[in-house]
Amino acid sequence: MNDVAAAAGVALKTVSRVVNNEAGVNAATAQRVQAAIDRLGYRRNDGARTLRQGRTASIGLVIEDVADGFYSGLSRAVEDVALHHGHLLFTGSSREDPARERELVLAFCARRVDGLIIVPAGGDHDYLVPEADAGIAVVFADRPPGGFDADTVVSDNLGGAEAGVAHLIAHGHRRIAFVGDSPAIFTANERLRGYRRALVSAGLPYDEKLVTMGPAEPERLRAVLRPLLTGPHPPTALFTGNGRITVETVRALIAISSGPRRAGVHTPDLEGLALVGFDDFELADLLGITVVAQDPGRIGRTAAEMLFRRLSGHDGPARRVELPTRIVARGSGERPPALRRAPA
Amino acid sequence: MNDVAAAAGVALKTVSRVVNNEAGVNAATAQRVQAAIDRLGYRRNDGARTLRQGRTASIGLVIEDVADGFYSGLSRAVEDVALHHGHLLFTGSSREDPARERELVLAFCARRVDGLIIVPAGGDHDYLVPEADAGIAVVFADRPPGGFDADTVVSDNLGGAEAGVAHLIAHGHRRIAFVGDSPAIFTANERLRGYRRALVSAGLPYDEKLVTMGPAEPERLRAVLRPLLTGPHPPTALFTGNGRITVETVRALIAISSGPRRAGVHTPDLEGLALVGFDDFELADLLGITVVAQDPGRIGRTAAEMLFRRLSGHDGPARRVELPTRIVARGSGERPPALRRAPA
DNA sequence: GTACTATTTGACAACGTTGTCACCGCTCCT
DNA sequence: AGGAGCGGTGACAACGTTGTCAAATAGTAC
Repeated sequence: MNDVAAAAGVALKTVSRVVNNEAGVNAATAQRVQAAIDRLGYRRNDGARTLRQGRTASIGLVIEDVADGFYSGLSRAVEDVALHHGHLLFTGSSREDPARERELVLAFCARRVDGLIIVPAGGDHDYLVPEADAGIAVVFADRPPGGFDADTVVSDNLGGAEAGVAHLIAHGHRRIAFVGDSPAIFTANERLRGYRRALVSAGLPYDEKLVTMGPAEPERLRAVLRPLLTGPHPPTALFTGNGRITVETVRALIAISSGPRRAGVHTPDLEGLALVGFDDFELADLLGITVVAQDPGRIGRTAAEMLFRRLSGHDGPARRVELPTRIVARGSGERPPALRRAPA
Repeated sequence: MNDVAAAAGVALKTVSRVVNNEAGVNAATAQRVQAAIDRLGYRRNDGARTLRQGRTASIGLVIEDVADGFYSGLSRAVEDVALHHGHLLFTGSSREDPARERELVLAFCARRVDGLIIVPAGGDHDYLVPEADAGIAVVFADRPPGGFDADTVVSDNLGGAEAGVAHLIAHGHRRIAFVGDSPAIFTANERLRGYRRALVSAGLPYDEKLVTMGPAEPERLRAVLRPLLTGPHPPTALFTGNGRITVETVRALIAISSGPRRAGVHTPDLEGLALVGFDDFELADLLGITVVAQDPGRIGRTAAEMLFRRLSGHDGPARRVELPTRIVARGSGERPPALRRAPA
């Protein structure tokens, strides 16, 4: 900017005025300055600008994994809202690791983002107190924070899971297995609570042999599902706790039922086993999987809008928004219980 | 930092030294400073720091759409490499709009990112000349830039498409339709070239009635595919030009062949029509779709590594890296031509 | 000609860091 | 005793902007 000023034969401040389209600059001067800017290929240094102004016009987003369909949908919505407000977006994936989440968040704070949207990986969030005191707005998405009060947007995990399991019960199922994510995760627990509540409402017993929780790893699921399905008193239906688990469960079921994979089409119509999954996912329609759908875009949009409301001065108490889910029936959840064959 | 210095009764510079773990600070002093830092909840302002140092330790990534599986895979790889080098990541989606791409890139440059990874939406990139002169490193991924010389990482689109079509030809197909993305997109054209080359190699005629290009919109695909498949001389196989098109094509084929959707499982085994798609996608295995797979993670990783090599001083001529593709046979591409039924 | 206003421009400080250099008080050596 | 060397500390400028305020100029009304 100094060079431009020298080249145009004006003072620094005049260049600044031209760059920012401020009023009160003579048209001829402005043109001369603009010519110098173009000639020198000058671009304003927004770092210095924000240092001076205190606002960085950027927000930070911490999710679990960009490559997961749910979070990339959320991410996209946040990006749209941020762009609409003229803000840029820092993105980082916590990989479900609270320490990494904290590192990312603090790195964003050191960059003085105006606000943060966090999908918490767990743990305490009291480390955010100084940041919030420093004026950084925070909104939590998908899961609530631990030990820190802030706006939060979540899905109705409990109600959704309850409805999904009730759906299976309505179709005649009495033994329904629950395959959930790691119990360290808020949503996984809420969905388990929903499962239990549906059983209670229907007067069905809770059999912990039918419940398993842990990461969505193919090996784990196969190791859990095979004895469950081939043992005594197998379930006639499965309720799976998130999108990845649903997908891997379908894969595991196919591996179990058809042995070595046939070339060609695999149908998840596994000996009449019914299946409802939490989370919709791409191609669930073609596979005919009934799901309890959340709307990741809406979660992201809502969180971002709440954040920008804070940024534009809103100062009410922390709010918690719970977004509804809906059942999308596609076949797998509407099958009646079938007599299972004898163990293979 | 001023406050901390005052609170600890030391000079600014000493606090700076403590914050940056510089050697040569008395242990007792350091402790006193650290205590003041903790008490006041002080965090270093990286904006000011980078202003002073000239490096921002951040890079910008412009992709087409975070919510697309291909780009989110690429994105994740870039993020991993960036984190490994201690850099933060600005992400933005161009939505295939060159103007928006340019805006994002310039916004990143104004923030003085150290480097950029761009999936170009098209158009000229000469607007990058001043930025490159200013020392910002640029790497293009997935597609080459227009009118600007820089490191580039792409897949072997031509060879991959050629191999995919040859695969169909090897299974006896003689009339193969090509359903590609908009001709404005580099990869779409390369893949069309690969298609033509495979036909030429096999001595097959190029029939432009079998070729269609445009966005992956369901309506468009249905409008194109229905007359193609039910008209005279229908193809016995399809080659689809990217992941989204493959998925929407499968959906369209099901809609066309089975009329109103049945509840339950849909099989893409459509009257024996063979299908090979460019791009792998989640659940292609369960649907039994044969694909020409790229490795989005490898593209992202390679691009990011090339970028960081530049950032650490490497200064050779621009390189163009072409990554191989591979055919993943899953059934849909290995079917022989079938006699088609009379138009429904 | 004087006083007043409006328009255009510029000098300077400040934002929060860090690099450079100088200083202070020691110890050690001659 | 005096200088060299060293560990610890601080004063100050600079990074590239913008906000504040003042100055210079031109135009207008008396």
